[in-house]
Amino acid sequence: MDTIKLAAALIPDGDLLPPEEYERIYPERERAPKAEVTRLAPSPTGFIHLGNLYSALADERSAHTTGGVFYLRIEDTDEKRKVDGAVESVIRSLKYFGIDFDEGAEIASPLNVYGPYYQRQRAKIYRAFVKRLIEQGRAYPCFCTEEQLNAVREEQTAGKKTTGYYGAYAKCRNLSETEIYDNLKAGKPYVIRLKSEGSIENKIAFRDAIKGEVTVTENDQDVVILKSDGIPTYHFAHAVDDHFMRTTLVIRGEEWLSSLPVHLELHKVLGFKPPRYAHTSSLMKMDGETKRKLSKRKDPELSLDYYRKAGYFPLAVVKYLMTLLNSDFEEWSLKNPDADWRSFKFRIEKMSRSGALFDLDKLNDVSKTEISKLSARECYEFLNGWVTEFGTPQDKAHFSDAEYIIKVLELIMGVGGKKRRKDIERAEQGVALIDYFFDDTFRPEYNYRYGKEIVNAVLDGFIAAYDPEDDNSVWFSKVKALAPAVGFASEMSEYKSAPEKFGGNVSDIAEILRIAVTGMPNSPDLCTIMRILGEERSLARLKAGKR
RNA sequence: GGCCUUGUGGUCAAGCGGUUAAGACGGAGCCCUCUCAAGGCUCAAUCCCGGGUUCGAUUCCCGGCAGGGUCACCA
Repeated sequence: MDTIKLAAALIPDGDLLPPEEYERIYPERERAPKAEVTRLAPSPTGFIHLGNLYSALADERSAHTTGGVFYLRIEDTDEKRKVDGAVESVIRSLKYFGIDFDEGAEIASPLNVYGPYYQRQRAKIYRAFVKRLIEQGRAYPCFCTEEQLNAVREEQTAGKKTTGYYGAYAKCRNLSETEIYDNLKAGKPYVIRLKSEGSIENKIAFRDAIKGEVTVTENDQDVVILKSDGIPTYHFAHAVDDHFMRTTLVIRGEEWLSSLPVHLELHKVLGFKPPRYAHTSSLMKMDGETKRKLSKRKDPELSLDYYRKAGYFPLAVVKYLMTLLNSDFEEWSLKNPDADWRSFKFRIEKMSRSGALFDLDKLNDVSKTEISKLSARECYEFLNGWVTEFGTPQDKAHFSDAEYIIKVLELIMGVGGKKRRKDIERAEQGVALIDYFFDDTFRPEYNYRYGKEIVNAVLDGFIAAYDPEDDNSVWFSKVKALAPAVGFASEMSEYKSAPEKFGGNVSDIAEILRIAVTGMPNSPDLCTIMRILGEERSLARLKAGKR
């Protein structure tokens, strides 16, 4: 068989460079020995989910803690997956969570010498290598139709054989020269397959950066490397691109582990040294009794938009993910509460081998802790950002008065102060939390635990004594003074020593006032709340609270 | 089903042959306190099972069992 002639017939492109040329065009990067070159390589659907962010974080940290490079490559070999504006959307989504690329598609950078970063634009490179493989007799055309392939698979399944295109099932592998040219002349569509030399009898010991020693079975499948549209498959593009973009560490989901043998063989046949691989376990969730991988279709919490809409603090999502990535991150954070999270020493090797269940409780805790560290103005900015995008018209109106909101945050939530409350987990809930500071969203339910007489007596008594100038202690002494008239204890100690003698105590008096003023039995410091509301509104609410 | 992979409290997990088996979230309780939140303190709760190897296994080996992944001209 004249493979040179065959290659020219199959890949007739007249403008291909000799493959060796690419070694010169894309030379080894100049980098420190330990510096890692990593990449995020999404398909251009534009849908970036939590799993992508998790993985991107591992990539970004691996590169940037070692002084390396993190770049963006777009795997657009499947036309069907393309969505307009997707690349910008990927970059924007990651930027929202503080992740920036050094190089790559749509990234303005002097480093962009390893591009193009869209696989479709790299067709010539792939085709040059496919052509060389055909010349070397390591790849061949396959004219099998989808129907034929399906029939073979069914036969294999029925006979309990391994499915796929290999060994005796690789029909087109042994096509004669005349058969090939006849098919070509007939205009039959074809793909190019790798002529695998592997055997499933052979095991390969492989070192994964996360999983450690892994044994995989050698590939014996004649996988498709060039699709009938002349575009390579993922497997082939990965080998070529990660080699010529000089990637040192490929971090990807563990669903790729099973195709590792293919990638290893491809590197070998192309004469490339494979990069280091790190296969991450996927994020799981509970589904009834069992765990399962988070799914795009079923789980809204996989979508990054979910966190934006709910108003999670982006840094909190990142920090939570960091704790899943390197579990000692949490301990480090506790010891260094004010340190920039980026100064933590992330290492890919510390990643867990098993898949973590995504824990919203934990995320909520991280989020409220992060938000509590904000200054009142920063907190306002954050909440306002959410309100602008997702808030109701009322929220927007409230937030137009920045000074009032900041005052509320400072005094009530203790934001930015020494006594930090941790009331706000998410912007959505934080915004709702201050609804009672505005008359149009103040919707009291008046669920008093005492009867009309007591409630009215307390309220009237306080109205008579109320002075907006009172400081905290005077205010409280007035609350205490209300107790005896309704048969309540004004001192807690008094009450505790003989609860049966009283109808209630000071805290119950305060509760009645609190329900009238805030509409809720629980709230931050009531005296401060009344001061913020002002005399007029406070009095109006006290009066309206009467039964 | 074949192949690969994982298995420490409810969850995330430290642990690398000898430990009272860390820590965090969540839960329970106490303290503080005008309630709530926060904070402080305390408690409950874990090595999947069975065989080996060993003076000694959560740690090493084998076998089960259970979970996960994958078997495309998708990535």
